[in-house]
Amino acid sequence: MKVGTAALTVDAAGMRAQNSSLLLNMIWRERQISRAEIARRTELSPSTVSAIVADLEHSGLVRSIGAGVSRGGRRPTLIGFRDDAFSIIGVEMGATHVTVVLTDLRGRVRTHRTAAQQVRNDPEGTLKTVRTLVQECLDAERVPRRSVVGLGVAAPSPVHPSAPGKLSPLILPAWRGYDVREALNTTFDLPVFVDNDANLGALAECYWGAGIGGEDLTYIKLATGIGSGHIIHGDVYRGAGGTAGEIGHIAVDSAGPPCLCGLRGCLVTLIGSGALVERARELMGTKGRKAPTVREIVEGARAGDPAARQIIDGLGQYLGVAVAGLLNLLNPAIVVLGGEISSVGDLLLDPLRASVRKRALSTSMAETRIVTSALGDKSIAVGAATLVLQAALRDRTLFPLQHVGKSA
Amino acid sequence: MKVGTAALTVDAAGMRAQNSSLLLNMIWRERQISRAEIARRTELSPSTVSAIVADLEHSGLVRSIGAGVSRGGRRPTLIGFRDDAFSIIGVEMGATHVTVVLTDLRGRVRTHRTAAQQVRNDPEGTLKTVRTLVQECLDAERVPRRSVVGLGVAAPSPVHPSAPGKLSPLILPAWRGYDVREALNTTFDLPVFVDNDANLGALAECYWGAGIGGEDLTYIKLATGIGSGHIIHGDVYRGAGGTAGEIGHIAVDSAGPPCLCGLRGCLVTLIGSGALVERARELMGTKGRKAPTVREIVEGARAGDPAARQIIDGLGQYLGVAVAGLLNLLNPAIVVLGGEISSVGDLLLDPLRASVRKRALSTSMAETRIVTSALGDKSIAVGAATLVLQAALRDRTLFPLQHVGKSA
DNA sequence: ACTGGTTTCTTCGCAGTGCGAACGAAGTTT
DNA sequence: AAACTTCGTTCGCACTGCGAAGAAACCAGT
Repeated sequence: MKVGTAALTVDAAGMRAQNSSLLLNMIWRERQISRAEIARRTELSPSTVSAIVADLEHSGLVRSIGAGVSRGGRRPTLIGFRDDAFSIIGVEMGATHVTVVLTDLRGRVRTHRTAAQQVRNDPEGTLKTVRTLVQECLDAERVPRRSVVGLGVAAPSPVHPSAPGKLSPLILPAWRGYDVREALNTTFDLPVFVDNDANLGALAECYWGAGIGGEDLTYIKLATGIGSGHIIHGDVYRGAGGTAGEIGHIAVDSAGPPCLCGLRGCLVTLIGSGALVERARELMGTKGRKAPTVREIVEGARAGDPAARQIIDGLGQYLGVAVAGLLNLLNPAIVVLGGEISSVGDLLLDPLRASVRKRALSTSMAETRIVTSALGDKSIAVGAATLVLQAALRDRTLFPLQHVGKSA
Repeated sequence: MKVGTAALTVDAAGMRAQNSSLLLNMIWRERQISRAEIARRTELSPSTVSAIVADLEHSGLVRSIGAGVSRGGRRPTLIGFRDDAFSIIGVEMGATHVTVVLTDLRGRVRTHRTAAQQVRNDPEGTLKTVRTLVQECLDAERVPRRSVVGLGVAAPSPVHPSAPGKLSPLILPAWRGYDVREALNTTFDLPVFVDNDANLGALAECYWGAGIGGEDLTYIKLATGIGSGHIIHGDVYRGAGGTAGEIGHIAVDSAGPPCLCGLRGCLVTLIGSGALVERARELMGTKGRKAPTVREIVEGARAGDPAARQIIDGLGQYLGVAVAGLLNLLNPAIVVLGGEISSVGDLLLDPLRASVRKRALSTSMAETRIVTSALGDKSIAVGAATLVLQAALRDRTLFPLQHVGKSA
């Protein structure tokens, strides 16, 4: 692994690697496609395509899956991607829990495990929990480690591009000195990729959710904290210091309450779960003694409770200020809202869009769709696995080479 | 030119093209470097490097420039980039003027022309002016058209990636139906590249200004309008609809004055030249009857005039709100301020930085430098030329092939 | 059923590219 | 002056993709 000004030089082998990756990606995207069709689209010669496909088939990544429909002559042999050829592990370290998923090469969850875990202040315990859950997932599906591509980790902290295992000492002081990547790499002897949770939520949306097929998208995670991640030209954009996407600390109300970060009127103090619950206690509170939950707000809003709807309205309006700024500055093709509260759908989208319309240029809005996520509660962990998938689809050598003998 | 999912396949020729471009870029960046050094850095074999350099030399882009210092053996032959091998034309269409520059391949201005021109409402006149000035520049330096790489144009409007010659009908309604790229392409029979002025200011800073060597930068142009451009991974980022960087219409004061765009409290209504001049009239106004100019504010502030300083302070504070949002969202490595008013330097940077510090996460600020531009008033036009240079350095075939006979 | 045309995929020789070893050229050091 | 180092070139080799030719498989019309 070269660092810095990687001199991306090409020799004969590199040429093959490049074309091979291109083909692999095409087969992955299309799910099934004939050699002839590949040749037409890539403008590679039929002979070359055949040679490369044979390579890929031999490595177990693709296989023939019967004949397609004729176009007036011999019927084509369809090549399909073997989604189950390898597995990937995705880990989400949340604020108070750890979720681990085992996925195939199509982002499908084959097994998953979740455990409550205080992540902020307990690095040792967290790492132990992660190790246990990962092993459980592997065991449950009887997946040998050599058929696992790698391990992706979502961390509730910015991740600096130059030290992708270390978490931010400002956000998670207790993790100072720990290197998640190294720790898990030594345990499982697998490649480990780490990134911020919102960034991975964005990646998941880009691959499996609202952003399918697109290359520019912003994901906003509405939870205890408010984070966002940008996909730019198909890649996670991390910024110079890895803190791109900290939308939660944009000041939207200079007269707002003070925030933990030392500033005033941060978005998170107004629409973070804490603020929503607090507001719910004021408006809906008399019903019960204990504090309402986000889930109750969602259910209330769905059921037509005016107080809950009012809370969602307020959320949409505040969020609109930040999203308007986002549209003007970045002009993404899609903005996806995630997090539990986003499941109210249009109840949130309507006031949000109205708020954005009042604050963003119409030209910025014209090409941007604002939607809520359709992925479930494991989307962040799946996004972590996707990070590994993305890397492997670009660099085939990341797939564990099984020097296939004759094992069918 | 393929559009859409360009299948970037590689054959033997493509391999050569890729390595050739890599070498060309290295020689361009280093200005002078030996074959041996290139081989070491690229990990290409010495024989390959020699072959490619011979190619480049034959095409006139590089040449031997004597011997370097020995490293304990034979002295290396230094290869240098021929900055004067070709010329590039850069055009800035401002609000009320047109500037044309003729540069070499190092961004140096060899000739320039400026003319007053109402651009907004007079497409015909503007195109005519551009044509005249371009021809004047070519004539002045006796540059034959075949030694010009291409023509870059900066437009005071967002430029949609899918129709790079058409200007936004919302911002410049009079230009509806005009295609700048096509118009100039037919006149001069040269490749034409069009982009937004702030984007090209950003590109200029990245190549010749504060951002040299970096790959992620945001440029903010403070003028009649407030625009910004992002360079991400070395490329202009245009967003989904070409309107990325419209920082001028971020709402920073919900109680602020109405803006032309229909919103309230837009940055531009508070710190655009118009607002600054207006404020100057209030504070400094009694001196003369006619409205003060931005230049007078700059001079006043430099001379210590408290009113002028107060204006600059206010500018810094408002701008800080937007920049803080920018840092949190994008976390660029450098923010460069351009436009006439930015020439006051620290007088603006100090209040700006203070304002940002109050509103952005310290982690976002940690890796970001905020500076003022050191490039002159032709920076936008030079940026337009740079767009052409960038394209040609990536794709050597854009350099007009002079099938060199024996002309030294 | 048969024939001609079409499409798919493979085979095989060719051309272009980068590599590595060997070599000569040019300097430095002892 | 001799030994060593570095630079750049030459030449045969291995690998890649290409193109022509051909075999296989299929469709449509008679």
